[in-house]
Amino acid sequence: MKTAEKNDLSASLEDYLEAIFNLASKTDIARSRGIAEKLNVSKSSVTGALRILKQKGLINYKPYDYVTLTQAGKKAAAEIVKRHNILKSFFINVLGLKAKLAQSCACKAEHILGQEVINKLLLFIDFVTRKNKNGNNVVVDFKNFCKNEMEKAADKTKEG
Amino acid sequence: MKTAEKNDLSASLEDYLEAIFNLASKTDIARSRGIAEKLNVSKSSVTGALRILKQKGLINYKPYDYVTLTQAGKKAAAEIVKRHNILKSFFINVLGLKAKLAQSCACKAEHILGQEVINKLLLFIDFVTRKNKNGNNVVVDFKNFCKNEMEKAADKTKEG
DNA sequence: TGACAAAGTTAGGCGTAACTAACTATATTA
DNA sequence: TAATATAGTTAGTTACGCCTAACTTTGTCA
Repeated sequence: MKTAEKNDLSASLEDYLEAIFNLASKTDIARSRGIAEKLNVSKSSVTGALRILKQKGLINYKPYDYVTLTQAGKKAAAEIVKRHNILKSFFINVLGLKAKLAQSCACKAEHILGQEVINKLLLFIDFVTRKNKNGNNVVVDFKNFCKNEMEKAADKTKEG
Repeated sequence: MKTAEKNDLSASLEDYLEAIFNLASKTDIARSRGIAEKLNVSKSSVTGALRILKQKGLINYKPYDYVTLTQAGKKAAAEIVKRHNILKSFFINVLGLKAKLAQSCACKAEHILGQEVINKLLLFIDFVTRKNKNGNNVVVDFKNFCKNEMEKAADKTKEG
């Protein structure tokens, strides 16, 4: 079976869907203005995107009305958000990036990695953040490793 | 003053530059046709890209002639190729993806992650593929972990 | 209730990146 | 060296994703 319909969302449309999902998390509805603000695009760009998402059966929407996600939309959005969070978690908790950088990297990367890679990544995050016999874990070890490498680099610089 | 010229390459232009770099690795030159084939685009698309790359000072190029990289072009291309290889290495050697999938993921991802993240990733690959006290390393441990998880999942499926 | 502000849409335009089709230049070879 | 095959370019089109400006709808409140 092909689940293709929602898979052939462009990166941009995925962003819109994700924004709607996040905005609707409390009140179940989203408004054009909020979406435009969240994504830093113009209101007219939002209108265009809403038309396409509606046409794809992912949102309920009528001109001049608010937006809600359909069941299919919720599923697709949840998938995108899941990816985003997995990547963000990898960047923060494994690589040790600052939250802001991790956020922006996740935003950019979440559209291009497929199910298989994302699942593997999730498994990997799970694995490396577990404690090993020493009570430490890979992440902690990596942090120390980074520290050492930085110091080495600093020494080298000093030497010339 | 803007040193931006070569930095603000689009993902697409980076692909062209990378292709030229790879094609030119042996003979120092690349031809339009080869680029078109490597990237699976039409000859006319290549012509368009070459004009822009020339205009940005990254390639030497005259209509109906072959293409070579300028010094700036070599530098920029090497950077892109480096990213590609780091990502591919991560996907293959850390996450354990098949070479083909790793290749395609690297292609898609290499344009969006900046210097800082790529460097961190490189450090991480280095760290995680080193041997630890047990003679094993994180990668081997992760492989076993994956195997166990797969078996767990299989058991669950059997139980219903 | 009707004027006004805010929210939303429409129309038209721009840049990028691709395409096809038709043309031009170069190379081969008989 | 002229015919032809191959390589490369130009012109024109399409799709996407964004924009601004002008318009319409909706909601509010004096």
